Amino acid sequence: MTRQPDRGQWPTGRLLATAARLVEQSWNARLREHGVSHAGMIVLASVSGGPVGQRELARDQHVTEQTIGRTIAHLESTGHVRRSTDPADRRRRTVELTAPGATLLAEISDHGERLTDDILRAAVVDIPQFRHALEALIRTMDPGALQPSSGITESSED
Amino acid sequence: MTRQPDRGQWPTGRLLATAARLVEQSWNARLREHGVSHAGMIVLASVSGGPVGQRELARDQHVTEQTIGRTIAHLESTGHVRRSTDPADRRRRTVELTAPGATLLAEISDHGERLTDDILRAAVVDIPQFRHALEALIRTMDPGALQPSSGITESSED
DNA sequence: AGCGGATGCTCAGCATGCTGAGTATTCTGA
DNA sequence: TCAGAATACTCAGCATGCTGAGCATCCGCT
Repeated sequence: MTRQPDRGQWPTGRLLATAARLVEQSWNARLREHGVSHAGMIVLASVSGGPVGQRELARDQHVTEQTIGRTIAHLESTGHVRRSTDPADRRRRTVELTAPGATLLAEISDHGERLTDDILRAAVVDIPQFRHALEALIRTMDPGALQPSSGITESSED
Repeated sequence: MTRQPDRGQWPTGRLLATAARLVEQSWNARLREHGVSHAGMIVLASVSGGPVGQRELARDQHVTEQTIGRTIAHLESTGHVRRSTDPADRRRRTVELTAPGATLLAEISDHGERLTDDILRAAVVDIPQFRHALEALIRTMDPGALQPSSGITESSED
């Protein structure tokens, strides 16, 4: 009776925020020795397919360009990515992996890519259903990322 | 085919972090006019039952004492809560609602307490199951919050 | 009584979010 | 052609997380 956690009363948003924080901390703890953060790791993974503009990265991760810019600057300073000005559009700065960045990405993909799922399994959670709920939530909350029903280029109010 | 979001490939931790960020932003947008943040609102709700020490608040919210201390300082500066030194233990600073804080809490409880659930319903998510998954996740990740199986005072390694 | 550890909180500093404002480049249309 | 809008990004500043370090108070034990 001292402090039973009455999380049953918590609003769902609070549960979500708390769970996300705990998971992210767990990731960060695992990644610390490699010198990157969870956010940094996501950037590395996102640029693994070749040069990407910052705006695209920002949209992909659902963060602002300012935020992604700073995270990239950090990754650049640690030598994991390289930025170059797009000659075809000199406003753009494309981001790509360096050799050390690629090595690092391979390493962390190895030992712990699905860290969260391990925890979820331990918590006896139906992972596909949980993922589906999260995806639906993201889709619903993000007006910008409308699903391409046909050949519609996301013109409307993008 | 320009940019269909392949969220199906995302690690679950990334889905979770993204969903949490979007939900929190939605809350903050709603709360901005009232002059509090999501974090602040949770503090207000947590102290609505009477004076609480900062350490307890930190444990309740799964954040550090430093973080909660700063958030409380903020709420204090805006006049929503009051801090006082516990005469029985002068290290402790207990936090309680002021009249304006109580008013604000009542207001925001009114129009939007279950904001996330509305979104989840729109996203056609099984809310009880979703909540259950989040609770299980939190319970699994947080070694400190052991559930009181009997009359055990959380002595062990708390 | 008083030493030492535990406890409750603060300060300093960093990373990641955000908003608002500003710069540079490109595109559009008269 | 060239002015204005749109685009891509940066800088400045704030809030919330975190870690590490430090201070004051309390408790336990000799």
